Amino acid sequence: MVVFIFEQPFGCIMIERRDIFQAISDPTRRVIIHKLAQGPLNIAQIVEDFDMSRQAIAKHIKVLKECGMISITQQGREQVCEAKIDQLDEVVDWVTKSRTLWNQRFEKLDQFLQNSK
Amino acid sequence: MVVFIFEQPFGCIMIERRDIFQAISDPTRRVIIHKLAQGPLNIAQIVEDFDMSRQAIAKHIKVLKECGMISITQQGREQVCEAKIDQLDEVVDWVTKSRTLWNQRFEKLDQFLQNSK
DNA sequence: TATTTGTACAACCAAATGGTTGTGTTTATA
DNA sequence: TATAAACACAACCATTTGGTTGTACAAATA
Repeated sequence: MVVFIFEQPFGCIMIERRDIFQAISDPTRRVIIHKLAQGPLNIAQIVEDFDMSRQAIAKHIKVLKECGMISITQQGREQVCEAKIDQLDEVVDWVTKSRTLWNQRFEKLDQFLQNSK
Repeated sequence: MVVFIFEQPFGCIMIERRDIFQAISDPTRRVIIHKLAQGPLNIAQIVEDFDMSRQAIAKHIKVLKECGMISITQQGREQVCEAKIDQLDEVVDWVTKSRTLWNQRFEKLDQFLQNSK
């Protein structure tokens, strides 16, 4: 779990927050996200495809919600879950940053070789 | 942890495998990956920037290795770690798949609206 | 109205996670 | 050669994770 520490006038407040990387770290949750990417579903509909108890899935749903990966709206007795796919941009951004650093590594090597001529 | 079950002639073999999503799920490991993306480092050099024991970092290094996210080569008494950035493609592929499903969702809605005319 | 459906909440559990400290070994270096 | 550096291995610990079962309740439905 990520812990952010914000400096405050009267001291430090620590806020624990689940992040998107945690949301997609579990294979079951990744399947749930793919299902919801195709359209909103209630919890019972999500459970259908899994060989797992409703409560286990409900816990995953809870995690996904806390990570901001899905939104939930009440419709009668149903809890309709909708994926917030845009949130995955953060993951791609991080990977892109990694790749950029990686590529710059070779540029530096090239510069070194250029200077060595 | 992911468990893959492969059907075999003489029954089932279950193989436990850490995956790349687990590698990047921890914020400390993400920082380590970014550091290594800029060039190979030994464990002591990685530890330098963290307010954490060497052993804790060594455990993260172990996880990253098991996930195939880094390779380690022995150089004298040093363990030199190198990032395998290409492995992150799997993450991007998964996100891309999610986005594709998401976009198809709207295409289906469009088709529905077209047919309703 | 009686029953089924969709869900929440709580207790419980084993295993994994993310950290610690302590000890020992090999490899450089003063 | 003595010491320091880089590391491995093990034991330990608290918390989190990912699952279970049981109970209860409100909303549809027969």
